[in-house]
Amino acid sequence: MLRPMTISLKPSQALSLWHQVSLSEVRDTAPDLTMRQAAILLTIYLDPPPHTVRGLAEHLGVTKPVITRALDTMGTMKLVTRHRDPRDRRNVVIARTVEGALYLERFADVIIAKAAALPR
Amino acid sequence: MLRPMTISLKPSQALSLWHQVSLSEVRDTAPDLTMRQAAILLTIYLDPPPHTVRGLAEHLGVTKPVITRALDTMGTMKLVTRHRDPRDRRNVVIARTVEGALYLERFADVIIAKAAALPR
DNA sequence: GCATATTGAAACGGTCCCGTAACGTTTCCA
DNA sequence: TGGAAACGTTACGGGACCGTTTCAATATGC
Repeated sequence: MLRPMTISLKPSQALSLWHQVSLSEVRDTAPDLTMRQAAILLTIYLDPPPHTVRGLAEHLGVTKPVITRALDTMGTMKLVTRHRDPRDRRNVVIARTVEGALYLERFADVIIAKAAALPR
Repeated sequence: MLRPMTISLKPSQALSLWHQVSLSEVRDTAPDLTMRQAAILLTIYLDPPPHTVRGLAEHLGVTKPVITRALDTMGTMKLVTRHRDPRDRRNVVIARTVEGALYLERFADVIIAKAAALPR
């Protein structure tokens, strides 16, 4: 049964969804990400590669050190990895990890569950 | 035309929605909230009052100073106000503001727009 | 009345993130 | 070949948040 419909939310549903997902993350003892880190991580996993520090900085509208530091933190969490680009050794290409994919998979499950439980 | 259906998202849609909304907030020059602050603000505006520091702390599973500090910050942003409870002057009741309502209204609009633009 | 409990806030030390500026490395090009 | 440009990182000072502990004010109960 296909439902080729755009997803339309009422304001109360939109806020409730964000509320429930945020609560899940806050209550969770898991290490949580800042809004910027989340945006960076999602860009890396959802937008087509390759990803560079400069490209991410432009895409998010932030400075390069912000990206470098976020990658430091998320690298420690094993959510992303970095390698020098052999073709242009000035560049650093950011790659996904298994742990990062699992992290986002679990996160998507939370969003889906909360969306399904939303009052009509 | 009514659509009394539960909202069902595919994993890619769930992550894409969070991605797009996060990007909007990051790119915005507006002051953004931490995940905890957002959870507190949404609880205040979506759950029935009255709200106290202790109640919010229990609800989110964090310590009271976390709530006090978040209220300090969001109070400076005029998103919430605090008053002593005249019936029990140990309590502080947290109240909504016009600015806070507008902030969340605008936030809901972003979520709704991104949800509507989601690929099927 | 007085000790105890409760509430929210303040103090303290530590950690992380921020923006700006400077830096080392690598590439480009005149 | 040598200077300029591009890339990512590091350094620096400042600010925000954290958890724990302590505190002042208020309420409760013997």
